[in-house]
Amino acid sequence: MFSIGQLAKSAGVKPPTIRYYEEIGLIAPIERTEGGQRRYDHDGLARLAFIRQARDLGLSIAMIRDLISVGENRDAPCARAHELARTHLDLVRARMLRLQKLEAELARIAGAADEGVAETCQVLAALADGAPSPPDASDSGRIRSSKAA
Amino acid sequence: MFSIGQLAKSAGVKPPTIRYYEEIGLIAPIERTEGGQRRYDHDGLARLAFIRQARDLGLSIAMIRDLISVGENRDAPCARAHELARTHLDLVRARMLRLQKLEAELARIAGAADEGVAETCQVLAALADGAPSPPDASDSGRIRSSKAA
DNA sequence: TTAATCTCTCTAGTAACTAGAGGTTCAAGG
DNA sequence: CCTTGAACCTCTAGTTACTAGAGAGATTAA
Repeated sequence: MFSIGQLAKSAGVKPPTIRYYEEIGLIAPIERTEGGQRRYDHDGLARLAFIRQARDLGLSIAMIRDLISVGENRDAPCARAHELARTHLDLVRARMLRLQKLEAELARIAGAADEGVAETCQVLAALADGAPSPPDASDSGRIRSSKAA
Repeated sequence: MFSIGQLAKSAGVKPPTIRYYEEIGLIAPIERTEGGQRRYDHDGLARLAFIRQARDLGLSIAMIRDLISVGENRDAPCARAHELARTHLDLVRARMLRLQKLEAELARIAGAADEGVAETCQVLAALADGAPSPPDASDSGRIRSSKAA
């Protein structure tokens, strides 16, 4: 039997986070003491560890919820879990591409600052570079990177 | 003179986003019409473009605010801008490392699902692997991914 | 002039927590 | 047994960077 604090320490999260997970239906204590305090068993610990691990890997709560229900529903789980992993892998790769571009850009910017003549700082100009085209009726479609990295 | 909609279209954002930027003090219209509608000039457009560009590169609003004030204050700007870019570059590189690990992990997971015997799905087990560090009082530096990717 | 399209403000919602107030319970020591 | 102090409880509100919608007023083209 673990208190919420022990569980929290084991999984490397804070107690409020566990309460939050409970509130959104990810994890529940096996019981409460007479006084109303939460008590967890090893299953609870494992579950929290799983959630934490998945979060640290960058999975969203929604995805974790999905994985958990897949795990509990032993009917046709594997294909679904596989699909989830794949989807997330795609997301991650897209993110990495964006970050790589960003890294190059920032390196350029920092470099510009290094080399720049003291008086004319290039950093801001560098940042402004590659900015959007001026207002123009031909609006077609500007691609927003939306859900930023 | 641009309306908020024209500005939005030019910069690839939605009007509410511009109002939001105004609310938090990033950008303001040069004037309002008699009827109270916002009007912007080319400076406004440039500023919004700058903000958008920086956001797309992953900079936080706080950092952008900093850069803007640096840009407006022509005293000792370059060192500061340089510092900001460097800081952000470090952040980005740390993020990329995490994402690389994540990518490997997910590839492994997806692979496990591919190869897995149909009955024993390895995905969930794979996710649970490499779980948390054991409970430990010296909890000083657990690196939480906090401000997620 | 009229209709269509914008725009206005305001409120509330999103993700994934974190922080704090004010009060209760638990476990250990005397 | 009783007290202390740490841990726990619930609840509200704040964070970041927006997005969505309601209901009303402004602008513009035909």
